[in-house]
Amino acid sequence: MSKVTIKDIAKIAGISRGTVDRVINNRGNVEKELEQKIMRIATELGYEKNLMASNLASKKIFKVAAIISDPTTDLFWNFPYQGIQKALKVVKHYGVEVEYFHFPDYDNHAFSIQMENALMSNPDGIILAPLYTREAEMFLDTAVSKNIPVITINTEIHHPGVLSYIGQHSYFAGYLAGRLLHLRLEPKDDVVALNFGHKVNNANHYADKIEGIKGYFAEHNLVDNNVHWYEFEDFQNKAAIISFFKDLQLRHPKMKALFFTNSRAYKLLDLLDYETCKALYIVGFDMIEPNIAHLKKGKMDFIINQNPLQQGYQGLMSFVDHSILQQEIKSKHYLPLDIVLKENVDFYNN
Amino acid sequence: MSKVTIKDIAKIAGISRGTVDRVINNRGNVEKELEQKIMRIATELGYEKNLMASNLASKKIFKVAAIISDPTTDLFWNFPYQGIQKALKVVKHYGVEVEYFHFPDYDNHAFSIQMENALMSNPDGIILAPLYTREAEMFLDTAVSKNIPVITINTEIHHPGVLSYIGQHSYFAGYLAGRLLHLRLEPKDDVVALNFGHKVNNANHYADKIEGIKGYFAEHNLVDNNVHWYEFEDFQNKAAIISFFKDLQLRHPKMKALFFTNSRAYKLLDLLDYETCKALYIVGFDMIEPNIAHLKKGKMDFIINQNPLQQGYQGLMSFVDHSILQQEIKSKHYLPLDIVLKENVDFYNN
DNA sequence: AAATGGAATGTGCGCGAGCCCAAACTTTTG
DNA sequence: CAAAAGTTTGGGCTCGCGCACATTCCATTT
Repeated sequence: MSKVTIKDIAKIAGISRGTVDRVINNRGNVEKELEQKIMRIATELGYEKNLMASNLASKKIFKVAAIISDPTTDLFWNFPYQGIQKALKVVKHYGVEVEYFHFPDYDNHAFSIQMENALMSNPDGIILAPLYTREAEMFLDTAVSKNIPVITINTEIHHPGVLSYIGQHSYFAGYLAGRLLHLRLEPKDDVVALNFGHKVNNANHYADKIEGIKGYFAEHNLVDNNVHWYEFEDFQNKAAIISFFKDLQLRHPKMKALFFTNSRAYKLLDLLDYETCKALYIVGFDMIEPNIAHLKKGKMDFIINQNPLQQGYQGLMSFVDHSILQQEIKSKHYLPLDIVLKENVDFYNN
Repeated sequence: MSKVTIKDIAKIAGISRGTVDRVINNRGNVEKELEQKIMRIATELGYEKNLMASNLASKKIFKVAAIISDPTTDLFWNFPYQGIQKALKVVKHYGVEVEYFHFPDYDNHAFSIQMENALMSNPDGIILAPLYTREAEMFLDTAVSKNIPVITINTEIHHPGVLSYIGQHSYFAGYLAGRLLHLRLEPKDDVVALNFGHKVNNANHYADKIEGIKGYFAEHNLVDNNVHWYEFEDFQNKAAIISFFKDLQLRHPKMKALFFTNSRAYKLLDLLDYETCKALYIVGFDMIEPNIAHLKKGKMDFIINQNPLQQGYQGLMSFVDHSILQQEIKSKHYLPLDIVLKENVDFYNN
């Protein structure tokens, strides 16, 4: 904690506090030479603004808009939400406030509307889960023009308006899944990859994961192990799921492993008995309750955890680093891909 | 961010700020009835102290003494150090300062001395890596008497003076290792568990890990797989390590897996060629550089990561939660036991 | 040379709480 | 009963900075 104040600088420079203030916060109206002199003195003395005093005086509120999926429509989103709340406890004293703009995860229109609403709230920063690529990109264009820092979480999209991305690396998530499948796969065993999701969701990280698996298989010459990919939209309909699965069994008699591209493994596993599951080798994502239950019962073998709580926590912390503490932040912050099995699952609950 | 101030309370109570201040910070010298009235009003209004203003006025410094092993004597300790530094960046504006009391990890005497020194610095809180149980317990007794909150990391000891423990659960770390070994072990294969460490280090978490492995093997009826445990102190002596290993090979012809109880797997692997390693199934702890290198080369199969960075980060954050934000903190915070292999190792570097 | 105006610089107040001393009030003491 | 001592309460000053307004300076213009 440096104890240099603007008064110290003013005294040394032989001028008043006001001018130093103008320089420090570059409010202009200061002679160039003086400005440089003051800056020099400030850096020489190692001046650091006293955040407490600054915030107290200005009463500045940093409004953060969090545009994330509604935790009630998809359990998964409870984690990022909790992460943001956890970070908030620490940083709210810096004047940070968070307003949530939730949307049902299957509704791209609501997504767009909430992005609009978020912008209208005139935030100082945005935490965005860009589930719909096209809509998000349009939004980012205007965010850029308004000079609002946007931090994306969970889903990576490539757009210059993104200040920082925090989340998994989709390709390597699939690659890791490939590795885990490889642990048990025999030659000629087939893998079926399932994407239980809404077509309207045009994000392509599901495809990236599949690519990751295939990449792993190719690199390790698992040429006899085919990977079949299916998308299935009607995952709320139990009867439909069952007949879909029966069909899979018929179509792929050598099916030995199931890979789920997202957190919805439980939608199928809920409907299968223990023996059927045990005969398969099952890998999926995300530690939501129903998946954990299947893991513990032994119906599921591996869960790959993408640290969703950390996505929220880091998301808000990165905003603080950037906009309040003025620190450099990484443009890509790939979170660890945790391998979770029955024996360590309990330690991932915090 | 509540906007109720001490002035608001004073106005409603019909008295002056000074008295409210006395009540809020219970400095005494206030009539009981008035005190209760003020407290009632404060809670009714949901008063929350403005940390920025409080800190600015009091200029209180929260001194934290971090008693951890010297990163230069054991690479591992660089992680908790970095974690503390990372947390410090965020909370230093609350007036938090950290002073380090390092000790060589093999020197229990230096450990005791540094604990003494830490106490003499009159800290407001202590982050302690209690590598030596007996010495740490004596220290905790006096810390308790001085009413200084102590947060332990990395090594769990059971003492009422510990406010919170942050780190792994040793037994389940071993249990998890058992699971990982099980993935590849054939019946009759033997496991050799190695503890490369200093005898003087009387912490018993190494033993806990071995118990964990044995526990897993017992629960899964792996009666044909023996686990042999060796302690080896002379691990800085390459020749000694080699002859020790040769001896192991002779003594245990069915040795198929090596388990290291700590981060020193590399001390042996450095000296073995690729084929020898590949013929064995090798599990160890901690993502220090030399271990990572062996993992990437394929000489090591699994690393169990105990989140040492998080130990430091959470350690300091917990102090802040407890002593500054006045929040309840958990007395046990078991960190995840990450399963790290070649395919996900790169995402654990932050 | 005086007046004008814009740029550059100085200064006072306030943010909310901590802290100290003065003031008011109460009780004890000689 | 007055003085002294103790208890309780009031309010001013301060922390470092932001901000609005006042003041000074200097170059034009008339």
